[in-house]
Amino acid sequence: MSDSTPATIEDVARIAEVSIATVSRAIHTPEKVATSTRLKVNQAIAITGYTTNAMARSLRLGRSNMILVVAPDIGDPNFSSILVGLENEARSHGYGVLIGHTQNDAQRALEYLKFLNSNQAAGLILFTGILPFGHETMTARLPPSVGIFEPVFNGGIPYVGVDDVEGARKVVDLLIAEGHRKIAFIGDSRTRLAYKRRRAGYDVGLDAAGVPAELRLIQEGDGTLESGRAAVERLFVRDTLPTAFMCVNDQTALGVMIGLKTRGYDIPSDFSVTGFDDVPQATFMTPALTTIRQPRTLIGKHAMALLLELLSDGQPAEMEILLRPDLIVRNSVASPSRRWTER
Amino acid sequence: MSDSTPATIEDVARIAEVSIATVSRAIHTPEKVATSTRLKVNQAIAITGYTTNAMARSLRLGRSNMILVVAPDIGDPNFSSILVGLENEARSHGYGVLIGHTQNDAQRALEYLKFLNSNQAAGLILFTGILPFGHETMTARLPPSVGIFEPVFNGGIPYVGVDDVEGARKVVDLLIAEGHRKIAFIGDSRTRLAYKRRRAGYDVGLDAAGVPAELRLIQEGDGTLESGRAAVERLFVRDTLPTAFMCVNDQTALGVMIGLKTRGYDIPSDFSVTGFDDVPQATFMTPALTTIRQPRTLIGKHAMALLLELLSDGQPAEMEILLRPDLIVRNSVASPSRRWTER
DNA sequence: TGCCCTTATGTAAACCTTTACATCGCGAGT
DNA sequence: ACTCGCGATGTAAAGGTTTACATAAGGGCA
Repeated sequence: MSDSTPATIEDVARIAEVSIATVSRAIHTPEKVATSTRLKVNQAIAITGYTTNAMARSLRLGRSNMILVVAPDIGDPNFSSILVGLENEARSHGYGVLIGHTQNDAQRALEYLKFLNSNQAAGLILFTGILPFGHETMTARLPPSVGIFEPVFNGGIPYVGVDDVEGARKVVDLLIAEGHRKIAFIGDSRTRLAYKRRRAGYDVGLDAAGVPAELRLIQEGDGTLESGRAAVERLFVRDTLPTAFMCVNDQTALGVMIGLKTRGYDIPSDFSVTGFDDVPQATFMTPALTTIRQPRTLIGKHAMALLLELLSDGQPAEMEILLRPDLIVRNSVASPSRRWTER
Repeated sequence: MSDSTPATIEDVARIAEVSIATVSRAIHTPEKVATSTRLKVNQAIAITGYTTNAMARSLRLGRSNMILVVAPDIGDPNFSSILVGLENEARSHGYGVLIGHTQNDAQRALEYLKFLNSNQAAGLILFTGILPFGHETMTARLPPSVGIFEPVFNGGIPYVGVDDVEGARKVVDLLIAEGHRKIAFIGDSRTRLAYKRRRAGYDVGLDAAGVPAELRLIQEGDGTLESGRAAVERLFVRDTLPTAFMCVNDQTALGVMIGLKTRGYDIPSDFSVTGFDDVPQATFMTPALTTIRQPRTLIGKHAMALLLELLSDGQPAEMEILLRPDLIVRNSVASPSRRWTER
């Protein structure tokens, strides 16, 4: 019992007085073994405290029970709650989750590919298509994979994301309802599909409200706090100022708020500001940020479920799963300031 | 080359025209193999793209090349940068990092113990002694382990942390230097050793400055934002008010700041506030929070180095490694308001 | 009764490595 | 010339599983 070495299947077999094959069957295909034997085996397992050696099992089966999650940045506030969803779902199906952290470094990513090549993971979850899959040959050896937020590359990999167009649309509708017309969009010009879609939602919403193109003030940034602040500076040298700043994500929104405060303006009485993502800090900004909440845990859950399906069926049920984002109304939006509208 | 199944050591041996044993030796103990042979083997490896199958290797060796990191909360802002340190150090020694996420759930923790029992991890990194190791028997089977921030249990496990006493001392010294005498300490009454030490640093610092015990306003909380806010409320029904709030962590400090602002006070002109940890948000609070920075990446690096040492030597060099924390001065501290001192 | 089919179990090979031990060849010392 | 020793390599076992195949037992049917 308090042996130094863990019990093996052989120990169980000896105690249950059956062969190791029967033990294995009793565990994995219980219907193929007589009830009485199954009972004996279960008792023996309880006595020995046997746990099947995952290494030996994986070696024999040619695949492991680990799922590799590759993310560029673990510190990303989006990441941890998605991970919770991924993990819970995986565990309930007997899989473990391994986290790979590329820190946006191609070298790192490559090492994870080697890791995959040695069969150490049965499946792959990718955040935002960051792997530098230069060689087509590599692609061939990739295990079943699922993307998060975006499709990964040439369409082969299904993904789970959020309906960014709808999310952005909800923001626009709120601002319009409050009476705003001149709404600036502080975007992210990098290639992420999600950001393009948020921009699309902005346009669709303003189209629906009949706001003409010349009132749409677009500033491209890169999703960072700094780029939000810079966008404010650029807008203030213009003739027309917006009454609201709709930002592509919460970081940018924070930058915008800092920029506006620095210039002595109050939010939301002088300008309204909105974000996207609902990062944990959003509650604590002053004023608390009105934004779009990503159903993060749910995204993780769905992504893992999809992957597990892939692992058993080989075919994904869907190539794209888009979840519905929710508008979280806090205190950073109000009606347009008379100061600007009466000008 | 673009075979569907990965190359094995046998493929390499065939191409290099040597035995598999020689290939294995060429990889792991190159000095035991003739230079000419080594060359042939390396070529063959390059041709086949061989990667050693980690599963088979681990099975044979009886231990894996994975380190399990068990943490109660991955979303904790402290966690991710520590992880970076852990990971980098591990990788550079051929180990991978596996993350276990207990979400403070005993059931979870137990599953990870089972995982360890099946030899799936060579070592263990524990955050804040959260595993419910009820059964002594379990302890016996634990692989080499290292704690982060705190010793784990009955002294058997070395740990890497930060000198909390010194950190707290630096805060006190700063406040004293600014002229404060009535400094409240908003603590955390839960059992974490780190919190006790911060309190100790507070006392030591005030002793050194000759501040009598009756001026030390202690409020116990639980480290949350809410408990910071509640502490402010409690202090305001008292006779004596402090001129500065020294908080056990940044969350609490944020709560205190919110509480004070709600009552209409300005920070730092009315009251000074300090935190501890330097979480990412600390920069963006208004005013930006003066706090103690944890050398997070370094903590991770040291912890992993210690664990690797344990894995090879069996004996830890030290049972306790305390790193030096740095005072980060921002804008939440000023001289005591005349409003209170002249009363 | 004898034969066949089904159901339950056992035997042994395979998964891929590492490494103790055996073997081989060769130069040096007597 | 023979032996000894040493360095380089090969052979084979072991690590814990899973599973195809073989075997055994038992029941039904002719």
